[in-house]
Amino acid sequence: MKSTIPDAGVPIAPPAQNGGDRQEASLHGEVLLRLRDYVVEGNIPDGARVPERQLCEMLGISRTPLREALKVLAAEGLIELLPNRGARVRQLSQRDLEELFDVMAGLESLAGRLACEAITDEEIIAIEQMHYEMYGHYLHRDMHGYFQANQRIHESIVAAARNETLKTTYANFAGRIRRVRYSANFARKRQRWAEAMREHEAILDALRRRAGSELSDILFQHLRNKRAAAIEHLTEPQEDAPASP
Amino acid sequence: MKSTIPDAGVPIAPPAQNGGDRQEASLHGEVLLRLRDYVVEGNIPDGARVPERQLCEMLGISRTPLREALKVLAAEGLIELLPNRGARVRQLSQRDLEELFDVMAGLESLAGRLACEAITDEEIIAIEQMHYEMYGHYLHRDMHGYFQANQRIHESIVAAARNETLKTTYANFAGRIRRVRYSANFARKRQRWAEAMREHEAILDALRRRAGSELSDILFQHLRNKRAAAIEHLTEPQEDAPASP
DNA sequence: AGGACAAAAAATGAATGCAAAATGACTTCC
DNA sequence: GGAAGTCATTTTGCATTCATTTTTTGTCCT
Repeated sequence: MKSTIPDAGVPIAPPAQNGGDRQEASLHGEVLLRLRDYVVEGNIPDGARVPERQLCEMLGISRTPLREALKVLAAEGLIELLPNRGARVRQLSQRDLEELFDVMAGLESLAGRLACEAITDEEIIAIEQMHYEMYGHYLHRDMHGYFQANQRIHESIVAAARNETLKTTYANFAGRIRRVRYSANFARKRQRWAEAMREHEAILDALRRRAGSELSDILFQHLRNKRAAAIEHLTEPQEDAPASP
Repeated sequence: MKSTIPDAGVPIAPPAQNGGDRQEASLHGEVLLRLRDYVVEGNIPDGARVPERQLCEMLGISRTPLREALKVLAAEGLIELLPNRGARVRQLSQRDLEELFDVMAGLESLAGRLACEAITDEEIIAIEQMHYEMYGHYLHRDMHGYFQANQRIHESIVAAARNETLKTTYANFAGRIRRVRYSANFARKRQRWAEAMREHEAILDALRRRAGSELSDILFQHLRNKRAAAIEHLTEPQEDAPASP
């Protein structure tokens, strides 16, 4: 195996010489965003070595801004930098995943608690709306729609917490986990799906009553159950074969 | 005002040419550790501009590894990088502090919950020991000892959670807050001090019973009260003058 | 033929150099 | 006298270059 990156034939960046009109940020910032997405979306196989040279060509930049971006990604926990031996996509062990899920659970739990202090009736109504949409997707077995709605609900709760620091941290961890494409698979278990719907109803109920401590508990348990389903799915891969390769 | 850094006469790094036998990590890693400590310990005034050149001379290195370290510190939230205008120590608004305290509260709350699942009797005994030590410091009005014991207790709970990811994240936020030297001041309020002792007893009690959900609540409230005391202290600076300048 | 050693090739880590942007000072004009 | 414009200096951003370390390849010996 020579090139560790799968089909990186197409440069991520346009020529980028200077023609680009939009200049969203400094070069290293742009590179950071691109690289982060690239890694989060799973374009690089787990644990694969990523030669700097190759990334440079791919992005059309020199090594200096690239290395700065790599350092940041390493600090974010997406990749790991072995001294003198380059960057690798961080391989998440099952234990790592468990830990990440638990931290996410803690963050959502906190978000719920804080949200109860600050959320407006309108926001609750909006979340109820998403909940009904989600229920519709559930009934139609529309997994993709279900998960999008689900994600929006959780993000709305985080947003209602009125805490930018929390929001940023949450997004960071969500990115780390997103590499593991658990969602599309573990949700196929019908039983878990029904359970999740019930939990979501309990979440809404606690939210309406602004019962912070209670909501905190429910959210933690909800995420814990998600974690269990995800981990179970990993150890015993598929219960019915997914369509995507 | 020319040099924004106070008494940076002494280079942080020893000669560092090559004589040093110990080589803890790569240069940028070493620089990162040093710079982080330097910032966390508050050696640079809030919002002060930090010319790269000056830091380079101070550390005896070139700009490349320094800039890498700065990017990481920015990602960690300790400094902020304004495009084309250099690095500034991140100025924490009161709102920022509130947010940070709340996230810390959430993390400790999570730590408590997880600790209840995994903590051993020996660890609880060790924490009880620290608790009694802390009580001793409390009785002797030994603020410094009290805070050290207090910090050790909270760190022990985090350690008992058996979650390295949580531990790292916790340490990160602790570092961000540490810049604000609240501890030495707000603790002078006797009433709050007594309250905190009572809360700590409740924490121990819940921990002994492995009552995760309950401990989670107590810890959150405990940190919330800390936050209130810290913020109050900031708005209405000292109730009795501190000895240190 | 298989393994160990050595040299070449490549990749990483750090330093230097160069262009662009910002800061500051000075001049000029109203 | 004050404000705006212009030029010099400083500083940042990125590319290039140099020095080490690692990895690969080729050869030799058992």
